[in-house]
Amino acid sequence: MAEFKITQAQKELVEKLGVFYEKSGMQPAACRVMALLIVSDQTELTFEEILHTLGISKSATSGAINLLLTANRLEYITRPGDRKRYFRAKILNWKVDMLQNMSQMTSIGTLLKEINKQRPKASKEFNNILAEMISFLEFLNAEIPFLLKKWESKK
Amino acid sequence: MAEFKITQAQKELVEKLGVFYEKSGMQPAACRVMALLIVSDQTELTFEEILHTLGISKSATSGAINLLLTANRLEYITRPGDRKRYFRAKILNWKVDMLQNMSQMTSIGTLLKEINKQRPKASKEFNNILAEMISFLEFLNAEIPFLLKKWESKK
DNA sequence: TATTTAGTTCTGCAAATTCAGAACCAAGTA
DNA sequence: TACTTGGTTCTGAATTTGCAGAACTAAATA
Repeated sequence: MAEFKITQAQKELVEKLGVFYEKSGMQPAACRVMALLIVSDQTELTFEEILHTLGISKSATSGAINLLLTANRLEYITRPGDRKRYFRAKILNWKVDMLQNMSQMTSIGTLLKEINKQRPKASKEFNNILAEMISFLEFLNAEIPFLLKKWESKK
Repeated sequence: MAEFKITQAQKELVEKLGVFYEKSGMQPAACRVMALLIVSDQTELTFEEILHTLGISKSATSGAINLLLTANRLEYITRPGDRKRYFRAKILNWKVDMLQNMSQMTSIGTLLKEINKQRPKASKEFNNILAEMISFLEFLNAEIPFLLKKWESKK
């Protein structure tokens, strides 16, 4: 067993980042795994290293890893003549993630439209606000690609 | 008891929007209350109307309403000589909400910076990606006000 | 063939969440 | 003073979640 260790300071960062991820509704163990792979000096860790460093059970580790793999937050590489998988955070496509994240935020737009359609003409002020929100969400959605471009060119 | 009712279609919209709100981690009952106040023809509903329309208990209604009040998602008005409170969704400041929402998203930037500081110089590629994310989040945060302005002027 | 490795799957418990029901309370009304 | 109204607060029960532990498996190795 390779003796992989992280410092106290790193442990604290794992917890902090873990809690941040928890806000998105993911289960604690999976959040710790994600956080560990970001904070750790080594960017590629094995099942055993994750399990030992976080002090969680095999089943929890297995569950967390598979959750993250299907959520496309993790990937792994293998090495010739080595049965272990080396997991790493899939942050290379953070741009895609962020765009998805934002368009997910704007996904309420569709629902709001549906709601606005059935609202009575009477409640004008309220309807107008809804319409404004929808309009802004649409605008935002359209604007995101340009934002990315603008940032790229500014670097 | 005023006989306030919503249609089947509206009930379905309340559920849909309710589920959407649930994704943000709020408890189901509170999400239904929010959704009802958006979908309903009447924009101001009493405790009793909410309770009856959603078919939930007094305690659940009380809990949900107070949760939403402290979360600043709801407000209420009163009428002279009427002890009832009339609750309504606080969507008027959706712009503020959305900005908060976005800056909350960018709040991970601070944490990422902290993490990047402690990362070893060795893992260069990984560190560069982190640095890029941080840079983009900062850019985004700075850009949001301009986005709002741009949208306002386009209307 | 037995053993090790790298996990997966199943069972079940412990904790947390969520809500209903009932008791309660304070202000206004009869 | 008793009753009604518009809630709040306090159990407790039903789910749901999250994970440990143990048994299991498939591939590689001895």
